[in-house]
Amino acid sequence: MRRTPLSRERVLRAAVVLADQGGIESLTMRRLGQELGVEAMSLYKHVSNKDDVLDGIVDLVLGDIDVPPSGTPWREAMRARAVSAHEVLLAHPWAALQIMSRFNIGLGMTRYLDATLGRLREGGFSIEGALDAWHTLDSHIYGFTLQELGLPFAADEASQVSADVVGTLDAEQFPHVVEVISHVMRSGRVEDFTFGLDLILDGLQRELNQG
Amino acid sequence: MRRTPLSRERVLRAAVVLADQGGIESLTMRRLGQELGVEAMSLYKHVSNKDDVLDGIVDLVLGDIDVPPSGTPWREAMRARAVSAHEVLLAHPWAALQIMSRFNIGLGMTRYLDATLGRLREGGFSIEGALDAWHTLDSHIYGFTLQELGLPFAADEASQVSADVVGTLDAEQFPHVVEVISHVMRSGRVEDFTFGLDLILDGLQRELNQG
DNA sequence: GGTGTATGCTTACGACGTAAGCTAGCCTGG
DNA sequence: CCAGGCTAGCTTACGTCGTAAGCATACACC
Repeated sequence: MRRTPLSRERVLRAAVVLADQGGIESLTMRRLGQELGVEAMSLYKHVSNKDDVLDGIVDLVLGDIDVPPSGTPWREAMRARAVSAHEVLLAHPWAALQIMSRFNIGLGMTRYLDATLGRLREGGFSIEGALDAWHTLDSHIYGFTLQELGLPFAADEASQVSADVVGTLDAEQFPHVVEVISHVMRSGRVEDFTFGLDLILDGLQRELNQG
Repeated sequence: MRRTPLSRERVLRAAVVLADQGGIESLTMRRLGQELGVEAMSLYKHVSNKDDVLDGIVDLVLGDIDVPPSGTPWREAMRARAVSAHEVLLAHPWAALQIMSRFNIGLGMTRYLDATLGRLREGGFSIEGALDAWHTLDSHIYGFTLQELGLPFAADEASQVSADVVGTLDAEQFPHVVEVISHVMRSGRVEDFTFGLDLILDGLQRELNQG
C-alpha cells in the first residue's frame, strides 16, 4: 500500500487546484494535505511554509503566460503577452492579487520579465523607455484584471446585484453612477481590456518614434 | 472613571491608524480593542464583524481622494484625481489591495465614482466612453500603485536587495533583467506614475476628438 | 542484516474571528 | 424616588489556522 510520494511539484499543483476551486482563502495547509491524502505537517518536508506555497503557485501560474520569442516585433509581442497574461489571470482569479501583494522573484517571474524587457529593448526602447513601457503595460494588465474580478458587473447574477445597488442609490445625489449602472444593466456591456491596451500601445509607439 | 464611549467612527479611525502603522495583517480585533482600551468583543456593538471594519476603513480613506468639482475641464480633473488617489494610496499602503479585493460600495466610494464619471460626461464622453476612460484610468492608478508598493526598487534598502537579486541571477540566461536592475541601481531611478498617466490622458483626448 | 536517512504522523501551542450569555450602569415613565 | 428595561462593555468558550518539536516507519546501501 505505497502511495505515490509527495514532491514540491505535486504539492504546488494541488495547491493551484484548491485555490482555483474554492478561492485563495480555502487554501489551508490542512486542506492541502487532505487533498493529497496526507497530514498537514507532512507538507513541510517539501515546502518550507505557507508563504513558500503561495510564492510557488504564483510562479507556477506565471509560467503559463507566454511571451513571443526574440525576433517578434515589439508591439505584436507586447499585445500578445498582455492578452495571454489577462487570460491566465482570469483563469486563476486569485493570482493577480497574490502577484501584487508579495515580492517574489521566482524562475517563472524572471523568465517572463526577461522576455518582456527583451522584446522592448530589441524594438528600440532605451533602458528607461523599456522600464516605463513595462510598468505602464503591467499596471494596465493587473489593474484592469483586478477591477474586472472585483466588480460584479460581468458576472451572471450581475444585473440582480446592480439592480439592488441602484435601488438603494439616490439618483439625485449620484446621477452619474445611476446613469452608468443603468446603462450597463440594459446593454449587458462588459469592460473592454483591449481598449486601454491599444491606447497604451499607441502611446508607446508615438513615444518611441519621436523619442 | 468614565472613558469616552466607543463609536463606529472611533473604531474605524483606530483601525486605520493600526493598519498604517503595522500593516494590514496587524489589524486584528483583539489589538484593535486593546488600542481603544476595550475588549475585542466590545467592538461588535459598533461594527458587525471584521469585514465591516475593512469595508469601513477603505471607505474612509476613499473619502480623502479629491475630485475637482463640476465645471473643471475633464482632463485637468482626471489628472488631479489620479494624482490625489496615488498620494492617498501611498499614504495608506494597505488600501489599494483592500480596494481591489473586496466589492464595496460605501458612501465614500460612490461619491468618488460619481464625481469621476460626472467630469467625464460633462467633458463630452459618451456613457460607454466614460466607462472605458474610467476603467483605463483606474487600472493605471491601482495597478501602478500596487506595483510601486510591491517592488522594493524605490525603498531605501533597495540597492541592497537588488544587489542580492542580481547576484543570484544568471546574466547569460536573463540578460535583460540584469541590465535593467543594474541600471536602476546605478541611477536610483524610480518608476514614474505620470508617464503612463499622461500617455493615457493623451490617448483619451485623441479618442474623444475623433469620436 | 544492521544502520542511516528520508518521509510521514502525532501532539501541542498560541493567535485568530466570533457566538453566547452576563453585568453594571444609565434613562425613562410612573 | 424608584422599578424597568436598555445598552455598552466583559467573560468564557469554540473551531480554525500556521507551525514547532519529536516520534515512527520504511527504504537504500554497506
